[in-house]
Amino acid sequence: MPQSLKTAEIEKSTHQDYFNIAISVDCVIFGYENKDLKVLLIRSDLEEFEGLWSLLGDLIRPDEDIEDAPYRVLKERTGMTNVYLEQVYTFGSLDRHPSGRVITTAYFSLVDILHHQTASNNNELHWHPVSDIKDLAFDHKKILDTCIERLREKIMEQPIVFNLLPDKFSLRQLQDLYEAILGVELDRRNFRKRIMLKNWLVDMNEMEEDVPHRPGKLYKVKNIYKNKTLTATAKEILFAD
Amino acid sequence: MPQSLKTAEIEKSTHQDYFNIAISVDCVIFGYENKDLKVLLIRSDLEEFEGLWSLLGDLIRPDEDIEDAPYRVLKERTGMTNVYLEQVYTFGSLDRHPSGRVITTAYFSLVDILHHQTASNNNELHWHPVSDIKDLAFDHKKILDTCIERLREKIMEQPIVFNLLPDKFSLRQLQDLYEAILGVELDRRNFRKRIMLKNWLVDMNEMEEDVPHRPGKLYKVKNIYKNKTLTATAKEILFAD
DNA sequence: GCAAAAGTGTTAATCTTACACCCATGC
DNA sequence: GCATGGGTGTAAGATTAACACTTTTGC
Repeated sequence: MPQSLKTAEIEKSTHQDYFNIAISVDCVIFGYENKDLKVLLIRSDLEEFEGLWSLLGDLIRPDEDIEDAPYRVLKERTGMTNVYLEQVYTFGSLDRHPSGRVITTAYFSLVDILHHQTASNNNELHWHPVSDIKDLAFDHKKILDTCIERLREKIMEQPIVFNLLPDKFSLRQLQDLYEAILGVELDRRNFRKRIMLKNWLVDMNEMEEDVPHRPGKLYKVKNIYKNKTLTATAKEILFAD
Repeated sequence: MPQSLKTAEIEKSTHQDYFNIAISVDCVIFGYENKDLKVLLIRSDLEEFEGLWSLLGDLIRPDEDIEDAPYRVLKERTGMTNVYLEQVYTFGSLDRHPSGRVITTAYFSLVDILHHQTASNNNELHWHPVSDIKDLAFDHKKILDTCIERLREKIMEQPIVFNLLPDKFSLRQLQDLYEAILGVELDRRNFRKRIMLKNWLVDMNEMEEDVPHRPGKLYKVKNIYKNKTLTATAKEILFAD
């Protein structure tokens, strides 16, 4: 950390340069619907990017922990709370924002589209299948690609995809979701074996209903993997060491 | 990205709050010496952290790409250029810096201690074995731990550890290095098989000299894996798409 | 009874781990 | 000649990949 902050503080009185960088967060909000991995976008309100969509983001407030900022953005823009969020990368090239110097930290979020649907019927917001997205405002396509890459790595090891599904789901739904994220087909028997070995799931002893074929068993994720609620500030209070 | 930047710009005239956050980079500079993974630290110059060591960092300049900042810090503080650097995580809790609100992006760097030794004989700088480090100024211990964790994951897949070694090295040296980073012992035969399968190395057809035992063969990493020179700006110029 | 998806096991191939002996050099 | 680390192969175990048939439901 800045050994030279003192120096900077002296300079601050003469020129405000060091404080002429704004910092924002951008949220890649993933959802899953109709066998597509989707991302929630908003119409860009900048002339430079007319007609393009952009990620949801906002400047970080001076009195706000960086980890709290993406929670606030999600809540303010979509009403969603209790979401899974993960920091991915910080983007700060000089020309990434046309209105000034803005460095942004990208987070991805996983939400259950159906459960949150009522909250997000703002007509400036729209769910786009990620495979349809060619270009976005700012450097948001690059941010999106970086987050998809991270998501793909992460779901192989960690029980996070359940945040994209309703509480109860069948193994078929889960496999379709993995296939949508990874962009590959998986063998059904091997997929089931691998998932069961991970020991992430609880058998609900219920079956699918109203399906035009043999119904599948329903599962939920174990409660210990459902720790998605806390903001950074809440975590610090609860788990202070 | 900030849909609300316009809003922020309006507020800027009334209160400078959004620009009262400074952003810095901190570099976890790893080296390898005497079978120890080491990190280059500087004595903290803040009263609050008297006696503690801290990472090398500096505020990002308003006219500087974020990816260039850690290169600049390394060059200014140690004279080192041509180093491997990787962004890891951005830390921004409210109280992490006693002098004000500073959000910092952590990078780790891998350097060959012997090759860079002449440049870093500044007596405020010191190489510390990471296993000896109990506490650091600011949240730098947490930053260090995060970077070590990332380094451990990364060396299993990517040919980056060679940046910590001289150009020519034996398989024994390489294995000792992996063991130092991972903190485990490895089986020699299995290690050699795995490394050779990766196909990262070129046999120099030379042998160690002046060793009090049977000399080992010397290897170097393939040239295609030695792309550590470019700054972000240079990359943009060369690889603009 | 037919369409559609659920459910299930075995085999081959690959990767990983454990392990021991002879060799080349300096002293 | 002895101490030190270099160099090498094989067998057992674990993991992964490929693959097909029967079952249950709605219509």
